Amino acid sequence: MLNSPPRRHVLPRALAAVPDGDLAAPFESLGNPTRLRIVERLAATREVRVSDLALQLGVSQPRLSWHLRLLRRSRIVTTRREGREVLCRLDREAILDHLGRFRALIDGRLSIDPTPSPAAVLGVPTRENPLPEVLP
Amino acid sequence: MLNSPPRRHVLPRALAAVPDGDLAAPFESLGNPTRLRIVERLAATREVRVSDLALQLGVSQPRLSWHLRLLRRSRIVTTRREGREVLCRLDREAILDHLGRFRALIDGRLSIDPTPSPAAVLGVPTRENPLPEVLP
DNA sequence: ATGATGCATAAGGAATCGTTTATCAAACAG
DNA sequence: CTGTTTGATAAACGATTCCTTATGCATCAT
Repeated sequence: MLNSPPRRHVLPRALAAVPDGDLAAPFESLGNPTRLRIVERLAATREVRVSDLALQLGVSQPRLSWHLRLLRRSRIVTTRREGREVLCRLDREAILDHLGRFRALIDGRLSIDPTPSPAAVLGVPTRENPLPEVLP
Repeated sequence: MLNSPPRRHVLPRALAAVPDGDLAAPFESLGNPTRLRIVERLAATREVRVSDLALQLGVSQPRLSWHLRLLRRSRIVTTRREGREVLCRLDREAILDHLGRFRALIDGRLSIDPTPSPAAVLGVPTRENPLPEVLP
């Protein structure tokens, strides 16, 4: 008699696994002012307790926890447990890796989408831009 | 007797002006898979017609127009009108500027938020992290 | 002028994000 | 063991995003 539970989504994209070379995920993380402030703070302090970070930024503890989860998933920060505290710091190595891949993309040296678009497959000529010339 | 019009928002943040040094805006732009594909495509083709871009990426024309607006606002792409067509290309100079400011932030050389947090103003000591030491 | 083309914008809905207020669970202190 | 502290998670809501369809508005061709 009971309705099936109103389970809304299968998975809130924020929790889905992040493919390794994905650039959208880290950029999306950095595209939020609060998370950018977190990064800024971490850039100035080798390692910070989560609760201290929350105080310093004026962010509620659950909210900071959420943001840290996103930043962890997209490899912007790392956290380690110390007793009942959690210390977090920037994952500078991973960040530089992201930036490097982005530079490659900007320079036309990297494809983020191996499968060509439907139109490209069809070979749509589109006047005089049939899939324009590649940069030298 | 009539209700005031249900005008929902004052301004859809996506349309608000972007402060010059803002980093969140360009990152937010790049944090979307479709827009990242646009950037990738533009990186390989000096200049592209909007309609060609839409075909190549399999994006509807109105949607591409919307994405291009965001990318323009956050200084990722530029567009110029040629007759009734619009050609767009990467704003590489601006992009490198964004990346440079981000590197500065990562290295602790840049503050995105001049006004200290409420807790910081109060001088909250927070155990042994009263506003931790700055990196050497 | 009339029609066709290229792009921008409005309108609308589903999904997601950002936040707050409860809990929950684990680690430590007494 | 009881209670406290620290952080993660759940629930719930408004605000935004992302997309489609429809419409507007120039520009070019006939």
